[in-house]
Amino acid sequence: MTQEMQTDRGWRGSPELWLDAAYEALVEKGVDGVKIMPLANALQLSRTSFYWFFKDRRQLLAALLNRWEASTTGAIVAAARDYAATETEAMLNIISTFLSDAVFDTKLELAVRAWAQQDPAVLARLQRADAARLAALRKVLEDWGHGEGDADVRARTIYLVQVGYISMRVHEPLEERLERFPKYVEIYTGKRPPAQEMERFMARIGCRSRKD
Amino acid sequence: MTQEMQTDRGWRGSPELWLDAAYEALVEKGVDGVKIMPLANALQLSRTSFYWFFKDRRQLLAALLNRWEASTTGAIVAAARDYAATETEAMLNIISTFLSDAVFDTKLELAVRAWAQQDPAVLARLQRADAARLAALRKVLEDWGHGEGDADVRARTIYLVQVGYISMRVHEPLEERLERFPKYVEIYTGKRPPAQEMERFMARIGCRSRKD
DNA sequence: CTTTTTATTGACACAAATGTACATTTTTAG
DNA sequence: CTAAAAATGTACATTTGTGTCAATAAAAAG
Repeated sequence: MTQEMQTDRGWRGSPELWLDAAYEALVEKGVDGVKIMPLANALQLSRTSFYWFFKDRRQLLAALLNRWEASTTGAIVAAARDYAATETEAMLNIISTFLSDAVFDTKLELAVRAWAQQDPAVLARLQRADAARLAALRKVLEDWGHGEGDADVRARTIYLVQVGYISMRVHEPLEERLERFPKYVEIYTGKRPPAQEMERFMARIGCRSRKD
Repeated sequence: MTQEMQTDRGWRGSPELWLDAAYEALVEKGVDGVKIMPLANALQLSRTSFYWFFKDRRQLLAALLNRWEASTTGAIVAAARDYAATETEAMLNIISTFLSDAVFDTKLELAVRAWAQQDPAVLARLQRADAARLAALRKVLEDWGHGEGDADVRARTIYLVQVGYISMRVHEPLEERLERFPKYVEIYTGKRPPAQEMERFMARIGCRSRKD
């Protein structure tokens, strides 16, 4: 009886270890910074040991891309499916996705966007992801009564603003960003979210209102 | 009497030649793709000849960054200063800047944004540019009567949508993109641009209306 | 405690870059 | 036509990376 899934294998290396290191490199130095030799140094392992887990550098990059796909597009599509009592609430659900790095990995997204500029295959995959995310947003708006053309432009606005935020690497304090939220929602949907709804939203992302 | 400024110097190389080649490489392969040896091959010049015009690779990259600064931020700031009879026209003036690659070099902008991810100095410079561009937009909106907070969020929306567009490398036909314009302007300003104004705008960017 | 599987390593063999020093060629100017 | 300047090229010396192979070490299984 073969006993599998032992998390603590007495060995130093593992595919995950190399992948994690590759992730760090990708995010900090771009694809061209993902090199076996530096990773090996960082991990205090012999460079050649890498080739036990991965065929070559290309395979490592492919694995990185899969990790990205899993930790970005899925999050948005799920948020767009979440229950909401009102249109403004539905919108808050979606925007908040981008706010939590635990849900949507913005650093990875940014790195992959940069990567796409030098690799046509990555670009193609990224553009498929963009299309899927936009479609999800458009559907929410249509479900809440916006006409086809209107839903399309509004979905684009919402998504493009988020992509813009990510690209700009805005690092303003969460509070500051939240202050702008009601106005964004108003611009996106044409309706201002009621104070009560904002409260509920703030609570959900674990940011109690100021008087605590 | 020393005669200067002879455009046709019998030599093969020149700083501009190397810079142009570097530009191509930056745009197509990212900063890490800007390497002397490949550039030399492309130019059919000896690699070491480069060092006559530039001290080293760093200096070439610095020159590239100056070219970027000249061909992006300036364009937006100028457009924000352009005369406009109405708010919607002012907005069209600005958005159209991003439309013409002759005015705003989106490919270079995209490459520099990617570069900023791996170089803190570039990031700092980029963020100064972002701030300057945003301030210009905000001022236009305030001049047209939007309150401080409202102008700020609207300026951000406009700018972020453009940054988003650039990041997404949307390559839809110009016509398709123009169709969405009135709706964007409406979302940005709260007002729909009159048909007559759209006509004028179309004419200005050299895209006659459909019945020609 | 031995065998087998799994992981690690050092030694090769290359390839692609950077930058320096010095010799050589081409232009240009007198 | 010649000398100076401007540009180009060749030959190092060095660094950093890739990937393969065979030897070895460590853990797991029996």
